[in-house]
Amino acid sequence: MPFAPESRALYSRLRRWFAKHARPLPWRGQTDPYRIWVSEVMLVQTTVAVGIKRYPRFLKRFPTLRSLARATLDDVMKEWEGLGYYHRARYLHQAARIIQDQYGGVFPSEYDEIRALPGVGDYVAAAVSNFCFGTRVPAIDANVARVGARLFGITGGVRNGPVRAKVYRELSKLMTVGNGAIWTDALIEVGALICSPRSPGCPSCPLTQNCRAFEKGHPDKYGMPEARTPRSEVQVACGIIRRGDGKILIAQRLETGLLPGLWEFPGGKQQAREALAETCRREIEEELAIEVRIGRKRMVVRHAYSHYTVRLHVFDCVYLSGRPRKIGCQNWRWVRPTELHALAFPSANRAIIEAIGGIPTENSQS
DNA sequence: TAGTCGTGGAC
DNA sequence: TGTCCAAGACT
Repeated sequence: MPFAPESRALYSRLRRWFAKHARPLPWRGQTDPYRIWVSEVMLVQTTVAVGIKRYPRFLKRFPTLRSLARATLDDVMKEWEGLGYYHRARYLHQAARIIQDQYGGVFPSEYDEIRALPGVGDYVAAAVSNFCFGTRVPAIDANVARVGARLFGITGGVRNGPVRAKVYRELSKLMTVGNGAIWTDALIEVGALICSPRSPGCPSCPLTQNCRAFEKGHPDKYGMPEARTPRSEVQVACGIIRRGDGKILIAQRLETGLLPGLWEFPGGKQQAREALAETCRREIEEELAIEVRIGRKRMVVRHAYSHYTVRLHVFDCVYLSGRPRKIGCQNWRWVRPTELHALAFPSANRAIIEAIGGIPTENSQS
């Protein structure tokens, strides 16, 4: 155990710092695996500020594993609306049913069982195991990867597999003492509050005396992500399709790909040398096999996704003929504007819903 | 391995 | 306004 003395001192400083500076967060200090699991999945690539708002609401809607397992997927998607990365909600629902069916409703306690649940990767499995089942497994999220790379003086982009493997190895050596939950929580908190990507606050960091990057004088030269590929812009057209009784036609997206299972105003991407009104007409025909007359452009919505940005050109349309068919969508529905609030829509559609007199969903607004 | 998958907050 | 990024997982 060559690292034990150093580990103990480091852990001790970390634990004391955490006890004094940790933010009070709604999921902090809990040990119910269902609640911890929900928090970890919700916080994947999601800011703490958003989590603080949405986590309590999710638990109020689905207080227990059983309630989540018994819910319809549509209800879960509605609750997840605005959080993004919607496959997380689908996996959450799936996994709840697996635990209900295969584990008698009792959350599995072995790391390998937790890791095998859909939507649970190395990080979430380690975190749940440490917070709820007393283990000491390095849980490497973006914070811990950055803190670890600096602490151990590991060069290279932190999203890089080999770099993360080194952090894992070194952290395993340190985590032979102390409490795994505190290790995990405290390392993440150091990354969030002190060891930030751009300007690490070394003077107030509990790890400074052990930090190789600090020792070398350039902490910000370590633990940085590799550059991201630039985003392109795509033109999209969609239609507010009305018929005589005032109802509007909406479609439910396919279960795979972008925004799986969410509802939307029918439309799609512009092709080369195509007028946007024609894009709108063509996409609606291809998706639903109906004919519409394209009216005036109602609005343009700009929206940024992970890998590209879109300009969404919204046209007023009049329904002409044909019974809608599920060709490029998994479902469709004629609804009154006041019914839209019950269904999950992408955030980019919020302005459209508001414009046509639907009740705007209050998700993620400040 | 590298691309895909959203969104809002911070600056 | 633009850019970066967050308690990653999956294919």
